[in-house]
Order: sequence, then C-alpha cells, then structure tokens
Amino acid sequence: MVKFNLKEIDKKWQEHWEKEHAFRPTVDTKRKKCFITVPIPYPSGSMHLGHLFTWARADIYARFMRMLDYNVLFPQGFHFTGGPIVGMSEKIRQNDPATIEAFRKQGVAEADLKVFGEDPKKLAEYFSLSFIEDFKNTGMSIDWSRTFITSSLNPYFSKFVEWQFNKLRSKGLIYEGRHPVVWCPNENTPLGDHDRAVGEGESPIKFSVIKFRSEKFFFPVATLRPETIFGVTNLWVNKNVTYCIAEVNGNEKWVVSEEAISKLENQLNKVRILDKISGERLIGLSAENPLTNENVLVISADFVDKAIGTGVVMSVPMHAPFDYFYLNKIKSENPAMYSSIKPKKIIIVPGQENLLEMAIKEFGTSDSGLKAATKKVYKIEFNLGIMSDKTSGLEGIPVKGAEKTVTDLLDKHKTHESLYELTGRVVCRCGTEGTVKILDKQWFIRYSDKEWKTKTMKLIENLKTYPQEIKLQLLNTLEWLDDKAAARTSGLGTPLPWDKKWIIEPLSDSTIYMAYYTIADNIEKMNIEDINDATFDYIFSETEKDTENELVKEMKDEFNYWYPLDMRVSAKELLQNHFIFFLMNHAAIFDEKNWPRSIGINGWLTVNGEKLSKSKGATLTIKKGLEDYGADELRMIAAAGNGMDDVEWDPDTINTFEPRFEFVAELMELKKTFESGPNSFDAYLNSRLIYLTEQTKREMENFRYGAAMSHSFFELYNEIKAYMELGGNDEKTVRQAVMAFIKLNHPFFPHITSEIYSRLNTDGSRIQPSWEDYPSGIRNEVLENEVAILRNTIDDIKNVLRLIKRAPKKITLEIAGEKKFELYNKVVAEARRTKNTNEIRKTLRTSDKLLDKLLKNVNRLPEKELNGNLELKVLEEGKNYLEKAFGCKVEVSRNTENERAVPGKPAINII
RNA sequence: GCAGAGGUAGCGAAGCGGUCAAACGCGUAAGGCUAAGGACCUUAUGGCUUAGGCCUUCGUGGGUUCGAAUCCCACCCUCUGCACCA
Repeated sequence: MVKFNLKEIDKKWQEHWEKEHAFRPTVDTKRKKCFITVPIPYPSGSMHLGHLFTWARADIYARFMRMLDYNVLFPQGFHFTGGPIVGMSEKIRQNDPATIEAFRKQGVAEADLKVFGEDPKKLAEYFSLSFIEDFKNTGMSIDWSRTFITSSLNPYFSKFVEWQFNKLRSKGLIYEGRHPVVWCPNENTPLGDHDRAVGEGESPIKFSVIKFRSEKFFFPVATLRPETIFGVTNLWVNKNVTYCIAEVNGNEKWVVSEEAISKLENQLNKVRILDKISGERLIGLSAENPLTNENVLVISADFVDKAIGTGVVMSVPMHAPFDYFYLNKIKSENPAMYSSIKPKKIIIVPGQENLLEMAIKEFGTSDSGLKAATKKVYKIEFNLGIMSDKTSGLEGIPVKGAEKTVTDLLDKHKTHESLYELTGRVVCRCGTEGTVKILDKQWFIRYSDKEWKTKTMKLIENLKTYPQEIKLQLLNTLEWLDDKAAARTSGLGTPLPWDKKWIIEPLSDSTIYMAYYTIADNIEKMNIEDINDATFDYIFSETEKDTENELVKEMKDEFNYWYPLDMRVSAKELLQNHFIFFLMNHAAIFDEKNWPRSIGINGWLTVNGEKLSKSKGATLTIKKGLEDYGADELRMIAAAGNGMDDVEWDPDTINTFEPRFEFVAELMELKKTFESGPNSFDAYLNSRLIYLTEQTKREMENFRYGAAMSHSFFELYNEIKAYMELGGNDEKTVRQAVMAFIKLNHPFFPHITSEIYSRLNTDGSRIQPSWEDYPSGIRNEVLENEVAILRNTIDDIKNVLRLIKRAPKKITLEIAGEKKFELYNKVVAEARRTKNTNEIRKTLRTSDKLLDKLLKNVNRLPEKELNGNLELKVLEEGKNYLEKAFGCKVEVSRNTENERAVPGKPAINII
C-alpha cells in the first residue's frame, strides 16, 4: 500500500523550490519568455479561498508554460495605496468593536492589534507577510525577489508613478477641472460605495435650473426636462415651507428653500441670505418664462418637496402627472382664480395622443401612482416624443435632441444654471446624510480622449482574451468611458508630482506597475536621489542613449526581455475598471511592441452557495484550509470553473484526491506482477492517452482548467482503471500511463506529482516533469470504437441478466459476418456525409433488413468504420474479464447466419 | 436604466446542430471489505420494461431543420460592472 503524507510532501517540495530558487528566472535571450501577473492585492485582511481560485489559475498557467520550456516570470507585489487601511487602523485606535472582532476572527494577536492601531503601515505589512506565507504554502511559483509595495512608503515606486503621471501630463492626458461627488459633510470626504450605510450605487444627477424673473427676484426652478419649458403654466411652491431670499454669486436674488442653500454652497456658488419668507407669501406672485416671455402665476402645492432641487418647481401639466393632477385640483377648488390657466401640449408621441391621461388612469392618483405614471410618461416621451408646434422653432425635432437645444438657448439668455442632486438617499457610515459637492481644481485623466481610445481599441483587438467574450465587453466599456478623477486628499499613495497636496488614487497608480516588476529588485540598489524621469525614459523607451550606469543598463535589458506582459489573470469584477485603465495606460505610455498580449478572467467562487466576499472570506482562509487539507488538495479549487460565471466549489471533491494518486503510485510499485505481453488494450490505452493529452493541452491553452482537469485527472484515471479491469497488464503501458497522469496533472498538483515523479524517475535525468515527452502520435480510433463496443456489450449483458433474473451458465457472443460489416461500413461512410436516410438509401440502392435497422438510428452510427476481425480479437481478449465478471464460461465466435448479430453489436446468447 | 455573461438531472458542472437519457465529480441507495466506522471496491441513480427495447426531459413559449440542450424570435429569472471605490 502506498500512503502519502501530504503535509510532508508539501513541505519537502516547497523547501526544495525555495532552495533551488526554482522560480527566480534570469534573462536568457535564447529562450522564449512568459511574463504573468495577477493584480496586486490590497493587504487589509487574510488570503481566502476566493483569492486562491484566481492565483491557482495564474500559477497553473505559469507551471504549464514552464513545462513547455518557457522562461517564466511570475512576480507579486502588494497595493498599499488607498483609504481603507488607514481607516481600519483609525477604527482600531478608536476601539471600534466590529473592526476589532473581524481581525480577531482572522487570528490576529492582541499585541499586533495594538500595533495596527498605532501605524497603518504595520497592518498592511502584517497581511502582506501573511499573504506571502499563504502563497508559498499553496505552492505558488512566484518569484519573491521582485516583490514591492506601492505608495509613498516605497519611495522607489513613487518615483516610478511620478514618471508615469508626468508622462501622461506631457501628452495632455491630465487636466485640472471640477467634478461633482457624493460627499459626507461631517467627515469632509467623498463617499464611495463602500463608505455608505445607505445608498450604494446612487450618484449625482444634473438638474437644469431655469430662472424665472419676477419683480423683485428670480424663481430658480430645478428640472430634469428643460425642454418642457414651453409648456409651463405656473410655478409651484409649498406654502408650508420657509424660503430664503439669497444673493447668489454676487448679483442675483434667488428665492429657494432653506434646504437648498447648503446645496448651492457645496456646488461652488457664493450665497448670502438676505431674508426669509414663508411660502404662503409667495403665492400669487407672477414670474416670466425666460423663453416664451409669458407671465405665470406662483401657486402652492403640497407635493413640492423642500429638499429636492430649489423648492420651486415649474408646472407642465400636459407632461407631468403631478402637475396635471394638482392643477386640476386647485382649479376645481378655486375656479374663479385659476380657470384661465390652460395646459399646453408641447410634446407629441405618435399613436399615443392621450399618454398622460392613460398613465394616470393606469396607476391612480396616489403619490406612488403619480410617481409611476411620471416614470412611464417620461420614458415614452423621451424615447418616442417629438416637439410640437407650440415650441417656437423646435417643432418636429425629437425630444432626445431638444434638451440640448433648449439649454443652449437658455444659456444664451443667461437664465440657466445647473444643480446636482443625488439619484437616491445616501447615508455615510458615520450616520450623516450624504450630499453632492463639486470639487474644484481636481485632477483628471482624460480617458474620454478620442485618439487615446482609438489607440486602445487597436490594443484590445490584438489582445487575446480568455474567455473570448470579454473582448466585446472591453470594447463596449471603452465607448462609454469618461474622464476619471485621479487624485484625492486622503489615504496612502504617491503625491502628484506637480501638486503635492493631492494623492494619486489607487486605480490610477496601479495601471502600469507590471513594468516595475522587471526592475523592482535592481532599482532598490540605486540611490534614490539619482533616479529621475530621465532614468525611466531610458529604461522603458526605445531610445538608445548611452548611460554610464551599469545598473540602469541592466534594468533596461530586463525590461526589454520580459516585456510585454504575456498574461494577466483576475476575477471579473476588475474587468471594467482596473483592466480598462491598465490597457489604456499601456497604450499611452509604451511602444506598441510592449502592449499586453493576453488576459484571463474568471468568475467568482462560491462555497456552499455563498459568495466569498471580503467579509465572508474571513471564515474560509487559506490558513484554515491548510489545517485540514494538503496544498494540492486545496488547489483542486482551480477546477471549479471555466468561464466567467460564478462557480460553486464543492469541498467534497477533495476526498477523491488522495485515493487516486495512491492508486496511480501503487501501480508502479506492483510492477512485478505485470506479465509482459501487450494486447489490444495496450494499444487502446495508448490511443486514449494521446487523445486525453491533446484534450488537456488544448483546454490548458484555452485557460479552461475545469475542463483540463476533468480530462487529465478524472477521465485519465478512469481509463487506466478500465484498462486494468479489462485485462491490460503490460508494464511498459502502465508506466507510460502513470507518467502521463503525473505530467498532465503537474501544473495543478505540483507537490505530489513532483514527489511521484522523483520516485519513478530513478535515473535522475530530470528533476521536474516536462511536456517534452508527453504521449503523442496518431490515435487508433477504430480500436477505440471496438473497445467501446466491448464495454457496451458488457452493459448489455448486465441489462439482460437483470431482466432474466438468474445466473447464466454460459454466454456466447456472435459477431456479424463480413458481408454485414461491408454494408455497415458503407452506411457509416455515407452517414458521415449526410444523415438524411432517404439520400443514403438512394446512393446505396440496396434493400436489406440490416440497412433498415441501421437507418432507423442513423445518428447512433460511429464516426469511423468498424473492423470485424478486430471486433473478434477485442472480444476474445476481453473474454477473461467477462468470465470473471459473470462467473460463467464465455465463448466468442463469428456467425454469418445469426440475424441478431450486427456490426458493433454482437448477438448475445445466454444459456 | 446601460453594457456583458448565464439558466442542463438531487447538487456542482461539461456539451454549443446528429454515437445525447446527456461526460466528469459530489451526494444518495444496495452489496462487498471491515470488530465497527471511515476509506476503498462493485452496482444503481428520469419513467416504464422478464432479451439488449420503448417513452418523456436540458428556464417558458414559438420557429428553422430529415434531425435542436445546441441555430433564430419573444418572454421570465440570476449574476457582474457602471468610476474616484479597492
């Protein structure tokens, strides 16, 4: 019995690799190279099974490429840039129970916790080291001599990022501008999705503010549909709301709700409150529509919300259900005063003339009903509506285009501003209501740049993507990609070189660092003061200026050898943010020959139906996993899926790992019992080996490890077992099959395969398996068919025995005569061409019972012709197995007469 | 809302025009092996069937084809991303 001590084997080989520097490649221009990366993790917690899924895939790729004799570089750094690490440290210092509990759960000692609270850097370092340990313990073939951290904590890396940003700026791809963000007024910081207690996904939306002039001041109304200004019949205020009269930007007096004041201020307006006035007192005033110059009345309505917009609303009854309903209401309440107000229809939807009335009928006049009606009316009018003849000059143009025309017109009259509102309620984790703030003098990367996008499109077209579909998604993302704020005022990171109060934010400083790996070890040997933009220009560009500095020369050589990046592996959530920036920045900064070659994207891992997010993952850490399982066993996780779908990983699968390897290893120890004397089953197994090797390789190359492993691990194992069972007993064949098993599975399970390989490969010619001598050649498909027939026959016998419910005394198998095989093979040949039975009948021009039978199930015919003599031989050789399995005498013969004997289906007689 | 991916047996997951009642794995059941449990081995696992057969299935409803899990159309449902956030 072979028994493996997996823990010992893991340790043995990990130490071996470490000692040999097995994964620390050097520049060797004679060899083909392969450069692989996975996005740098943010070390704010422990590595969990979700991480392992992605990294195992990268490592399998790395090991596979090494077996194909590539010089493989697979380095790994850590991302310190950003806010959360600092935030966590802060929370620990404040004794936040939830945060502290989360760290304790991951096994962090109290003394360490204390240190985390004092210094965020220590926290990040702690988890970086923890990651490295987990990577090593799971057998990741990472070159640790090139690891680095980001942010100003690593001045060398900061120099590199400064070079990148200076470069982008010099190409005109960075500019200073303003930008609305969701803002926490308490913490004075932008509120990202992760910082919110309520309102994930909500964002600022731009309202038009149109100013209606009245005698003493302006009524600024906020609207999402400025084109409806032609249909305004009145303005709405709320009599129960307190309004402010305020001087805005020095020269105009506006009437707005009290709540609107801080919004205006946050959005870069200078506001001075002059007076406060009850909504009641605004009723009855009139104001001038800036486009139509009509005077409209100010009326009170309860639905006007002081917190939305300016607290002043324009009423467009024919296109807004709220306005329609409330106007009718006050008209009926006070006809004398308001009956003269006549709604105007300014948008026509062909075929839906009574759209608004129908919508109100459909949803009712409750608040929620009117809301639903509004949604419907807006949507239909926006998409299908056409401006009517009551819209001086805009008649006939679609609503879709009218908005811009109207705002342009209003701008010309200087009666239009804008105001951002949130698409929904946002509450900060600190409990404060979020709001919109416009950040001034913010730095942007011009990702909207047409020329840049075109260049990137070219890059993406030449990029190999696994799976294929993600290329389309990248191109689509490129289309809507807009400018991105590149810096913030808090968190770790590298300051902008020309404006040091800004810190470059994490998604922007992590776009080209893969190039940094090629120099990461050497650059730290330099004096930091000697490094400047010229150094990097020299290293990373084509220019062949000479330099005295040998070290810099070496870095240039390293870069030239290793770049471009051959493969980048990640989970799908990074595709439309990190990956697109990564590609765009490469297009901008590097020469075309250094653009990335391929990317591999995987889905999310679920375990027992649960997604492994950061919080859930805390309970499924690698450290916990390694307590129960060997490294290779955990690595079976890579088989969990092939494409971008979320994949469920079933830990029970692990149970099948050890017995299979034990069985395979045992085969070699038992070799003395093998008699030599190859038979059909040897040729059969060889043929299957060739097939499964081809399949495995193909799936490996396509980055489909689930499929690859199912061939290399499960199917191959089954084939070897079937071979033994049917009576194969040739030592050479078994050895070859075992070797194939070891080799094909080496990328997945490097420890145990190395162990078995080293035991088998006693001449010591090779330390690590290679694909150089994997089984190859031409398959014997006819033989494969015939063995399949033997197996089907076995099934059929069992089937029959079950039916007759008694033990057989004797079984005879009669194989069809040669004539039948001739006809059969003719049909098979025809069926390859067409499966149309009438056509086959026509070409063969024979009528025969057998032909009828075959044509009845055309689609069950094999691809290849059968051979009667071979069928006889295979069944003869399977006789031993049959006799043993069924416990009776078995006879195999050829019988031309037996009606039931059909090629591929011998007649079975049970006595 | 926009963009992309997907819905297959008890579960996970292959298959992407014809050897498809559907690979492979897990689970479950029976038998073997065990002092026993685990592991392991054998068999079964859509339904019916006393001779290898038949019938019904691949989100729902249509369509194309000699033939559809696979192609087309519509609908329902799920997942991912949508930016200052790693």
